Amino acid sequence: MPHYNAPKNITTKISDKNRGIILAAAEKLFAENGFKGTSVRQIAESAGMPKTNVLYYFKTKQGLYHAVLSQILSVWNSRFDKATPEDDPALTLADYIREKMHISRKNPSASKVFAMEILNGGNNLSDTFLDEHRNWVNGRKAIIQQWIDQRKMKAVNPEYLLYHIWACTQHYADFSAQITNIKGSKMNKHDFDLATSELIHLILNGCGLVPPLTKSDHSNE
Amino acid sequence: MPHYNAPKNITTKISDKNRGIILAAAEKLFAENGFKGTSVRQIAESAGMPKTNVLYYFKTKQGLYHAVLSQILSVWNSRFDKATPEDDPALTLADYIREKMHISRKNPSASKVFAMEILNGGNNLSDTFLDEHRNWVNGRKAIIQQWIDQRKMKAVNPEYLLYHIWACTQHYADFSAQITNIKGSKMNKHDFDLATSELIHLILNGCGLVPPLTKSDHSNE
DNA sequence: ATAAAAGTGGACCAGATGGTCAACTTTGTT
DNA sequence: AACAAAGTTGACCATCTGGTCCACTTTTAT
Repeated sequence: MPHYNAPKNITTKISDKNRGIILAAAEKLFAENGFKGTSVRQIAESAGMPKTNVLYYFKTKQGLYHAVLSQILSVWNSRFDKATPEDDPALTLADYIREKMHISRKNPSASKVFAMEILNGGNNLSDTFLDEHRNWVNGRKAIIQQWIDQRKMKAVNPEYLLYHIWACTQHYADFSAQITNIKGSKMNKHDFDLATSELIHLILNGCGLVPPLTKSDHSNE
Repeated sequence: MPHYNAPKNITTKISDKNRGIILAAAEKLFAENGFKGTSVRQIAESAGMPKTNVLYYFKTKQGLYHAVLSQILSVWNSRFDKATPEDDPALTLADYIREKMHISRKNPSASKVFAMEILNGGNNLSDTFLDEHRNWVNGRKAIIQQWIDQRKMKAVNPEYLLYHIWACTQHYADFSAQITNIKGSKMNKHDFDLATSELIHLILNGCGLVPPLTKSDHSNE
């Protein structure tokens, strides 16, 4: 009597490829329809394989969702992570805003999945992520406070400043449907550049900082 | 042979009351779990009546959802709606931000339902709402532009300014779970007042305006 | 070459879901 | 009082869902 094993955590070429296809399909569908609104069958169809195959790589729908979430979060690091009190707040914050706007433009589905997760209470985020996130915020708050103490910038509340940066940058991904309705068409690269520039001026002015000269955007595409 | 009619659109005392109970229960559950993630049974249970009764007042789940959405949108008007080029931009914008922050604090479920709807593409919003909304934005853009032409404020892009105001104010409702994790506890009235003040300073400074003196908040509770 | 492991895929299932039906009770009008 | 409309309710149903099973094919290691 032969014995068939469940898939191990070993990654082969095939499994790597298929997991990637499934994750990408799932991220897009979760962003469009939410967790409950997306069926495993839809994901499988979109990934071009039978439903059983999806469940073969991710044992449950929840497991797949967690994998999507974890993949999204693992990519979200920034140069701001390593900022020091000696850095220039204007350059650092402008870069951070540019990075976040870039994510909103290039990876809106990821932003949407995260937004929905938080909207619904964030109960699928791991404790380690929540801890890390809290620590990250505390670290950034401390650095901003030191900038303030050094009179490098105005005495704004560092925490709410971060909230406002997140809110504005993520808005361009999460609320793109609303913006598209207002504009009559999707935002293109030029629109994003303008929005980024406006936002940098808004935030930096609010902090009493002089926006650095707009470096010609050297992002690909 | 007796003939039983479908419920007419006539409103009685009982129907008014029950529709209200159902709408409130539905709004909360839709905000927490999304459209697909909420079952008619849950709504009925939360409203304290059998499922059939919910379907009696709102013929389909979609119909109920549309009613929730429409009720939410009908309340969202502001003093900014009637602003004129003669008004003071600083006062007008500060009031608008205060109003929107008030909604985020007092009615977070409504904000979340709307956010989810947009996130998922906004396909349940009526064409008339979308048209009205577009017109509203165009009207506000025109007024802001006139303020700029009169040198009352800095030459920011009016459209992106509106986006940034929405993004920040709605963030406090939609992302409350994230904020709660960072703070360790839910935002209270004092936190909201501080956030509002920080945001008003940020936006108004960004527009080259002097934030008006903080009037003692005379909202009830 | 061969055998085990990895991957594929159709058939199937229990549970939940939105929605219908028909019988019942309550309310309002005359 | 009486009758119709409005409101309430449990039983019921077709469909869809996540997930399992098991037989099959392909890949990989020796």
